[in-house]
Amino acid sequence: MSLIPIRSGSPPGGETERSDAARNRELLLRAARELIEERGADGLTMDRLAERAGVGKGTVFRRFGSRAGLMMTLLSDSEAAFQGRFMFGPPPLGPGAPPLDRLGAFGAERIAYVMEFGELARAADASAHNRFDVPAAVLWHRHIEMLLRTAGVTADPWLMAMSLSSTLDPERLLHAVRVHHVTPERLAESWRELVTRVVSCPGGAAGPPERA
Amino acid sequence: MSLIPIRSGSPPGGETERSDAARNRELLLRAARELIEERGADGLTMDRLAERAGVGKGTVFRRFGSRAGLMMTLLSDSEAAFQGRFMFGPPPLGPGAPPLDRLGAFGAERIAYVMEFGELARAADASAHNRFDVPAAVLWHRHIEMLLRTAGVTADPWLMAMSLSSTLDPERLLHAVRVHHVTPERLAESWRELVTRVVSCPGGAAGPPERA
DNA sequence: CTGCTAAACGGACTACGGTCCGAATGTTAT
DNA sequence: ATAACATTCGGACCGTAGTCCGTTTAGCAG
Repeated sequence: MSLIPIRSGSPPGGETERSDAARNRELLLRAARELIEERGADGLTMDRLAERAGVGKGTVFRRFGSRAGLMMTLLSDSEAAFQGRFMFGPPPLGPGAPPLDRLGAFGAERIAYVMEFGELARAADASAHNRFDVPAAVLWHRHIEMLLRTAGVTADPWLMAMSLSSTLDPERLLHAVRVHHVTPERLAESWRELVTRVVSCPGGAAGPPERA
Repeated sequence: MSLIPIRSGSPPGGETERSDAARNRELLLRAARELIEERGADGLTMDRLAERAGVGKGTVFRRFGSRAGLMMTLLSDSEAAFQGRFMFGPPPLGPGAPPLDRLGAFGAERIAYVMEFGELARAADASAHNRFDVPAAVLWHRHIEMLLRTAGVTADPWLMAMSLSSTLDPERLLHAVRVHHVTPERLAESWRELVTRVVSCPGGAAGPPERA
């Protein structure tokens, strides 16, 4: 059930882990959760984290690579659960339901996820030039693309999936909710509207469908 | 033809400008363009800029507020031109053409714009928690929303416009082109496909259309 | 020309993410 | 137990965006 590791702090990955490394990893994760609880995700700095955990700053970066990596590690449990649900869970999110229903459910779940872990998700994205190439993002993209193809969308499903993914970007969703007071329900409804139109419509402007 | 100022370095805005301020503004803009020419947008740091222009760092931030503000100022000419074209220019981008055609043209133009000024546009967005509230972004959003309404889209045009805007996000577009080697033409084609489906389709899942 | 004042200046300072490398430590073979 | 070695540790160090405040100066009145 582990699936694609979002950003392994290398717990039991690959080879064995030295005992001090394991101890520090636990120390760091615990300190990170404490700090986030106390001051929010934005209040977590790598210096503070190192100090709180009682380790050197280098150790923090050795473990997690970057601040975004740390955030991903903190999210990995819930992220893995989410992945499990949309890949192997019960319909309509999981397999068994029509693709359109699965797409709708996917967006709704993702929106709920962002509402719950939004700060972390945003911090995990932040400043990475490769935020679209992170394993989890690639997986979502492929999932959406697969559903589009299954639903019979033939017009560049890869780019269409990119467009749909962009709609679910944490930063944008949070902005809509926090600044413009859009309810998550309204977001989900709009998402369903969007995917319905994308899936159920024959492309009008389609010239030569295949190019490269 | 000045339209909404993207991020005024306060050239002749409001009151008069002291002569040394005007001189330094010119110095800074010139130095900024030089540096970008030499080392790219990412190679422009505020320290280097200050040094190159021969002014203090404080002066740079006094003028432009932030790095993103500086980038917006650098873009303001071409941005204003773009705005002029889609608001008052000839069809199909400007008024006179059917909304769907205008939407398609809008995306295509925007994509071309990002291909040309992408680095700057990305830098202008970067790290602003309010990047969606910047005047230019608000204007694009309103424009798309207006076109959707004109085209008869009744299902939450505000959010639908947000989704469509997100597709045109510079960071995403550049990523697709640079990492995945998607051609701008393919991006434009996919955009047309998307807006066609959004506009031409009756909503399927629509329950009660109005809520809040 | 002189003096006054509000505005602009400038660069030291802070906070932060990230890097580096000599020192310390656990693991394993003997 | 000991020695050898790879791994990890730790914190000084760097580059960057952004702030602060004492100093300078443009513009103007007399």
